[in-house]
Amino acid sequence: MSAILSQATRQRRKEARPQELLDAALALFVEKGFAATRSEEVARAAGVSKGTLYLYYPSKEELFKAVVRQKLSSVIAEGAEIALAHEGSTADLLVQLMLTWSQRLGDTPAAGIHKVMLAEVRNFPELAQFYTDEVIVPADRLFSSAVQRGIDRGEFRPLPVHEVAHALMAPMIFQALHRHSFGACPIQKSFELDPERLLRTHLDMVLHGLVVAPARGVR
Amino acid sequence: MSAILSQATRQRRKEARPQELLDAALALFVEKGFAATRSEEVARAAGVSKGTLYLYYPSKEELFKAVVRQKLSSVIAEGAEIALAHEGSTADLLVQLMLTWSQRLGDTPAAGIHKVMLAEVRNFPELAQFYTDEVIVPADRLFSSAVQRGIDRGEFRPLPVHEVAHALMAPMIFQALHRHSFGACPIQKSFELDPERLLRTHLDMVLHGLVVAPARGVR
Amino acid sequence: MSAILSQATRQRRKEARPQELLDAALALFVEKGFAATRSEEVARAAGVSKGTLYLYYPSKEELFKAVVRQKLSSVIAEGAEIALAHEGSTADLLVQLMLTWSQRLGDTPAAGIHKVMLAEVRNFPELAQFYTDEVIVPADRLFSSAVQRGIDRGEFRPLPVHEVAHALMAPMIFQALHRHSFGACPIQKSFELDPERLLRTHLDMVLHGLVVAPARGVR
Amino acid sequence: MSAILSQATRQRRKEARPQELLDAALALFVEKGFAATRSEEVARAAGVSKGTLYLYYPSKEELFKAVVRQKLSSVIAEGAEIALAHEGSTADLLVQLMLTWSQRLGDTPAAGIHKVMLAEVRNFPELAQFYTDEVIVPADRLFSSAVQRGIDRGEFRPLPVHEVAHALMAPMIFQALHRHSFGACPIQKSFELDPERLLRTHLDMVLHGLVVAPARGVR
DNA sequence: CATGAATGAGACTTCATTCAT
DNA sequence: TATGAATGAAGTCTCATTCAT
Repeated sequence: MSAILSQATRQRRKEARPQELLDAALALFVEKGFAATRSEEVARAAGVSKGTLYLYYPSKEELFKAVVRQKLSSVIAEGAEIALAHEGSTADLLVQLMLTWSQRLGDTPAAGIHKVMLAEVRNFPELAQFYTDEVIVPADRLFSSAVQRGIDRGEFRPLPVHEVAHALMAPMIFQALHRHSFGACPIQKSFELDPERLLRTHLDMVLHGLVVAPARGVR
Repeated sequence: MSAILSQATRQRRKEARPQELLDAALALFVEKGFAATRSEEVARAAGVSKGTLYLYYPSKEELFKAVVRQKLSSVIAEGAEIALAHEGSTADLLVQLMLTWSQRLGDTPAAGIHKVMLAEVRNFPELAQFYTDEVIVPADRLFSSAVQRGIDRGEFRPLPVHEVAHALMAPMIFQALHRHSFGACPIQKSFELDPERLLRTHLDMVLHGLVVAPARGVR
Repeated sequence: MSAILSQATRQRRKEARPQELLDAALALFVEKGFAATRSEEVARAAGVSKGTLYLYYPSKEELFKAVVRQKLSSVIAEGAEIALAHEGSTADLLVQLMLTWSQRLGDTPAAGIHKVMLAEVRNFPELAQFYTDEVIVPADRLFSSAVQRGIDRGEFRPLPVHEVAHALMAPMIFQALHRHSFGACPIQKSFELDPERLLRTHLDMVLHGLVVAPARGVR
Repeated sequence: MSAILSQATRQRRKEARPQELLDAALALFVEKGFAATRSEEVARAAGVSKGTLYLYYPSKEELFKAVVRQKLSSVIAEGAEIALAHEGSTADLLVQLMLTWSQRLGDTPAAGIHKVMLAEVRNFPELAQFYTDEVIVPADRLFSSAVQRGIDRGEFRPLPVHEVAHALMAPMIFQALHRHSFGACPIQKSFELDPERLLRTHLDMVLHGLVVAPARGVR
């Protein structure tokens, strides 16, 4: 009887290991960065020993890649499905895409991965290409397509697609970066941003303009 | 004669030491990050020996603080003066502020300091407060004031001030971050952003809206 | 029915386990050396799991001893029998002994055991006495006896027996060592030795002299 | 005064370091082998700390190469000079070459380097090529040239040059291997070889033949 | 008997910092 | 002041061995 329970426990633990390790790794990578995170620390946070980590991932770099794949690819895929299924106005699509992302990633350590990449990509060239292929390019494609859709359907003014996409994403990403760096520090600030309000303000501003009576053209 | 020249040279070099060290440190910190920059490398880049670096700065952390102090204060002050002297429309003020910053910092390694802070602030807690007080709060004050000015003068719609300020700055900062991380990597990208066009697109969009016939209000 | 077959298969395999493990261990020890051979690799090569290896041999060192015991005794015994049964000239006996050994060991990984011992005996002191008693002394006895026979019968000049024996064996052993070290490496060589020709040349030289018109005595 | 002495000491130590490290490394590599020698052990044997070793040699592999270069290349070069200057009979040249080598290397740990290579060359492919180029090929060239000279001058029978060269060297090398493995172990042997007598016996045998009245041809 | 997940000591190498000169 | 040799703690990864199943 106890043998059965033991086996079940062993089995359950074995199958749970990769997930426990990925969760621990995500949290620590985001907190400390890639290089500053010691592999033993990840192992301990997942409740195993140093050696066990290397049983599942052959190197710290591969562990990081696994984290990226599991934590970000799904979100991007979800966004792509939303875009594909959308039928209403493109402005609504953008609103929905960004709200979805904000909810999926905003409260999750996964949003901090980008901070890590930003900081260490120059020291780990192999990760640079990986992350570009796996995250940056797909995300750009998702938003650029949406913007293009808006222009094609005559909803948006014909501005440069990629640049619009990036300007749209920037405040969200910026906020995620902030949340996992300065935002996580116990410092005295003279002001505080409300994430949701930041997002709505940004969208409002971008979709309808900041200026009361918009005159066309800058300069 | 040569003795006199030598002495003069040496004197000059001796006085220039701190500056040379700060310049070298800035470049390397931005390229590699704080922890990954080796102190010997900084010394060599400044043309001195490892020991000499420690003669001027008692630790790598103090060296980093000195870099932050010297490289960012001037830029922030300059922005404040522009705002103070401005007399035209607030939209113009914003355009001018952002173009100025973009030019001053965009092409300078100093813009990369923010990347370093973002990445490593959680590993060096005492730097957080320092950088917040010295850089983040003043920058927020500068842009928030400008936005408030626009609302007060009836030029802008009455949106939340801080949130608008951050949404305005985000693409610029985001771009500076990018320039010193992914932008500096020799990776294969499927697209390329033009910095100036990104900025203009952002401003155009934000000031005049993305939508052709703006309907007021989101949702 | 299939249950019976399965049981038979299992039984057979179970009994064959030690032999499979010894064969795998020999091959790997000779290829990589004792310390550099991982026990898991041996297990996998034998088609069992790591744990099973430790079921049969309590440690890697004991496994190695078992390999030595099994793989070399037979060869030494065979040489002794040939010598005992020989009736012709002693030169012929030497030729036969060496050709036999060369064929028996030369093409077998067992010849590589000596390489492993040579390399690691100082790190595993207890193996030294064992191998000396089990292999080195018997081999010396075999060849020394043959040389002594040649001298006694007036066939050979009265040179020091052990030294002649070793000078005779040296090229063969040397060649076996070489075969399992440099000879197994994919390196660029400016020349290549033919094993058989090396052996014949050696024998020719040793039995008949290198010099065209031999003058007796060195110096 | 003490300053001068101190400086002298510092200077002397600094210049002596590489030599101390090479000597310590040679002794330990030969005793334990390449992989089993810990770099910290080499450092401690040379009287410095782990880090200091890496100040002089960037890796254990490079340290090993440096040892080979310093300890073996000189001996080979010396042999080449002897061969070049020699004017007497080729038999004498061979005797002289081998006696020189035996004296230079026989009592020196340097003779043990070959043991190390033999054992670990398959695990360190880069070292294989290095050692082949640096030691094996030059040594072969040295002896093969001498043998060729003997044949050209009608002193030697026209046997295969490389094979003769190797058969000549084998007992010497074999003895060196033995000296640094089994010979260094405190084991009970039933016989003992005298190195010099082994060498002379080998030369006598090889140059004049073992058989009293040589019959031409094997078989 | 058999498995293979888990452990943790230990190896190589790096680098901030010190200090004798 | 300036140097750079020296240190040793710390980090990544390996692998013999154990033990629950």
